[in-house]
Amino acid sequence: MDRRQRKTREAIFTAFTELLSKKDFNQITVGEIIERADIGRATFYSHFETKDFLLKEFCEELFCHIFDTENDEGHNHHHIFDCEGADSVFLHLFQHLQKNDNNILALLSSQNNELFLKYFRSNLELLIESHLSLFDARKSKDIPDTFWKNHIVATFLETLKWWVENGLKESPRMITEYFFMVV
Amino acid sequence: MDRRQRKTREAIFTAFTELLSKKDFNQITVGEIIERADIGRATFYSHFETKDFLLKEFCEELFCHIFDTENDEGHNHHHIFDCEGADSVFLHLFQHLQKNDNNILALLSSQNNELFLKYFRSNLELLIESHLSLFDARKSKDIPDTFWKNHIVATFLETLKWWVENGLKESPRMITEYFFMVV
DNA sequence: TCGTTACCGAACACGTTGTTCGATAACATT
DNA sequence: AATGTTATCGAACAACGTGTTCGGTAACGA
Repeated sequence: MDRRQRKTREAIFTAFTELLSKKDFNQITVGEIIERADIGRATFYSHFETKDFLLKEFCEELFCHIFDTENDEGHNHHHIFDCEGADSVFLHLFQHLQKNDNNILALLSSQNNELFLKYFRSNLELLIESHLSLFDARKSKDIPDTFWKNHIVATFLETLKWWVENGLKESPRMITEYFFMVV
Repeated sequence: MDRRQRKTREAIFTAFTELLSKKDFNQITVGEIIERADIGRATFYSHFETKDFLLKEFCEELFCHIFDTENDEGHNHHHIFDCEGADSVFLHLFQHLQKNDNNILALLSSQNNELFLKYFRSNLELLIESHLSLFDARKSKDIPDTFWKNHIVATFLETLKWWVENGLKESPRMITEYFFMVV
């Protein structure tokens, strides 16, 4: 990829992230993005068909990083799929989110949008599906499977939102415990 | 209130409800509303400052009806605040929602908006706050109160959304049981 | 009957979106 | 270093949505 392209794309993503942490997606204008990214209008539209496609690609890049299923051997940090204990998957996820490399926490705040949460949720669903057995002990036989899965996903998201909105005061380990206590 | 005013207001609300069941709030235009309501543009803006204020008043009217705390003596239907059993409050709420007098269920569907859910949630919070003791038995001492309350509210909403999205196949009583099983 | 008030409808200014096009400069290749 | 390619710029553009204004008309209530 051309260096110019990379720079432009990066500038757009950066500007977009900054704006997203201040405003709702719907009230961010293309004009603001290009002004902050310091690029031409036509350039923006040569990169992204519409503002919605920007969000789409933005989310894909973000969640691809967080929920990456590839093994990145050579690194010594714990990958979220290294299983050491019953709850290590979620503990690692909370730890990873706490570092907030990608400003994902700002995007979770209440004034931010639905579509972002939708992407988050669908990625989370995949992760939880492959670890459903962790919760078998708590599941009553009478509860439909889809209801149960939905409940776990929703509870994780709500736990995370609560954590963020309350200033990340608890440790990842503590939050993981809260999560497992209520689910 | 002038009969003309009432008719106009009603026409706007009706048109708005119909549109909301088809599209996201953000992609409904004032033009569509006034066309469907068959009123003049200036008339719309004499009733509602902006489209957002329309949503605001719309939600207030809706939730005021559903979460009405007044006793309407003389009626023989069960009010949601008549307490007969531990879970009757929520059972009545599910029953009331199932009747769908106000098209509230269509508005809950995924393509509908955030702001609507926000209003729903804040009304639900008030209701649940006054019935928090119902859940005392399930609450671990170590869980912060705000976390616990948030979890119950969120679980109720997710239960309701799951119910709607799966076609209301279960009875209100069954859904109430699911709700109490997971919370 | 009479004064008030809501409605109409057409026009208006304004902001946002997404497109177009020719000129310029950065890029990769040889 | 020379060449052809490609991204960017910037300015203008049409299309659309928003919210306002205003004079004329008709429904309302007393």
